[in-house]
Amino acid sequence: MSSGKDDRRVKYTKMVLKESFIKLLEKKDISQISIKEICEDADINRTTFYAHYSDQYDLLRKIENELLDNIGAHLDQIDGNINAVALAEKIFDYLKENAELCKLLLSERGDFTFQKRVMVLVYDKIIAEITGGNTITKEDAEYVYAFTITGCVGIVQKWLDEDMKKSPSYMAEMVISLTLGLISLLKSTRPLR
Amino acid sequence: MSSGKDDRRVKYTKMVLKESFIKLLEKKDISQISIKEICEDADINRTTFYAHYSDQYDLLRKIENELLDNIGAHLDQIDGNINAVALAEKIFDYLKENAELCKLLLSERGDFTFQKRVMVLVYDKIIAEITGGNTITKEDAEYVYAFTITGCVGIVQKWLDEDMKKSPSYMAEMVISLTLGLISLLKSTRPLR
DNA sequence: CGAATAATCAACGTTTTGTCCATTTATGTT
DNA sequence: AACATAAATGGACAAAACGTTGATTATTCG
Repeated sequence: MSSGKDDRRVKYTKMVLKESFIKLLEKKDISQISIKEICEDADINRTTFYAHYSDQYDLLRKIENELLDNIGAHLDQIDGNINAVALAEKIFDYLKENAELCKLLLSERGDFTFQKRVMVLVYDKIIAEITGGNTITKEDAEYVYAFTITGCVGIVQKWLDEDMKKSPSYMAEMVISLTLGLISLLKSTRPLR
Repeated sequence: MSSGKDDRRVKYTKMVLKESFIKLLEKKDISQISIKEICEDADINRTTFYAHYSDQYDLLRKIENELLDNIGAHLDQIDGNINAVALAEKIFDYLKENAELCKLLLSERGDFTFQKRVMVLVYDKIIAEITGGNTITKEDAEYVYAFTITGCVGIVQKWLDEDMKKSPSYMAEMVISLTLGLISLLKSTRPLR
């Protein structure tokens, strides 16, 4: 996203700013991190910071969007003829491989709105895989959908906070079985009104 | 919590500071709100602010804790011999009655960690009601527990963001049926390992 | 190489912050 | 009603961070 057309110098600047910012984020809350501090750590002039980002929050948003893009790209690489559990497992693998950043952005301390975006991205793919496209629409199951999405956020958070001690395949199986359970629950019940 | 032993002046100061802060929070993010701004709006001297709170975040935390206390007190008032759906309905009623604050603290924009605390408080009571105390322990169902808690956060968020157009009783029924569904799912499946 | 672009540097006024202390005002008690 | 106590105010302070400026230096890309 923000790397294609950039000058080498720009790439370097953005890279070290992100690194320093992430390093600081591991230690304290974003509200306690000043732009001055980030620049000093990265050894980048403050004027240069403002040339790329408006503030810490803007920088964070861009880091988040990059992770989202990467997960999306990762999903697209996966063979379409794979089952839901295997697909979910791939994602857990990816999170584990990128544990440093993911622990920051996806665990308890991270921004929940962003976390939901990640889940929606993944979940929609999984749902498409399970249902082959239809059977269940978001419309008649909006609340169950919301429940599942945020439920998954909670599971991933717990997993990351526990330093991923359960295997990705264990997690994948669990998430999918919960999802399937909720879907069948939805089908068996008369539509609520 | 912070009202019992306080002088009238202190009560007033805290009250207007909270009011102004909440008013500002409805318009912009906490990171964009300065202490100066809060004090000017509340017509309270900045020195006085520092006598009570260390910063905006401290003030927010105290407002959150108060809401939590109030919900807890509300729960305690409820007759013990009530079923789970009715109990959940009471909570949705309460949220609706306090919509202004709840929309701020419990909807999308609010702090997720706090929202989970609210759900845990309510959910543990409901679980106790459903199971009569045992049958299901947190231990063998930690992830399902995490899933349900955060799932409920998502449902409440969605409900608040939609301006509570569904009735509390509708919401209560849904939440409980989802919860029961997950519990039975947990029982019917061989324990994952 | 040379034009273009990026980063640096120093400087600037502005705003917010957090903490003084002396003074005024309100409160709860006797 | 008067008093001692506690709280809020106002002014002032240095320190820090902010955001922008324009001139200068360095690097990159074609």
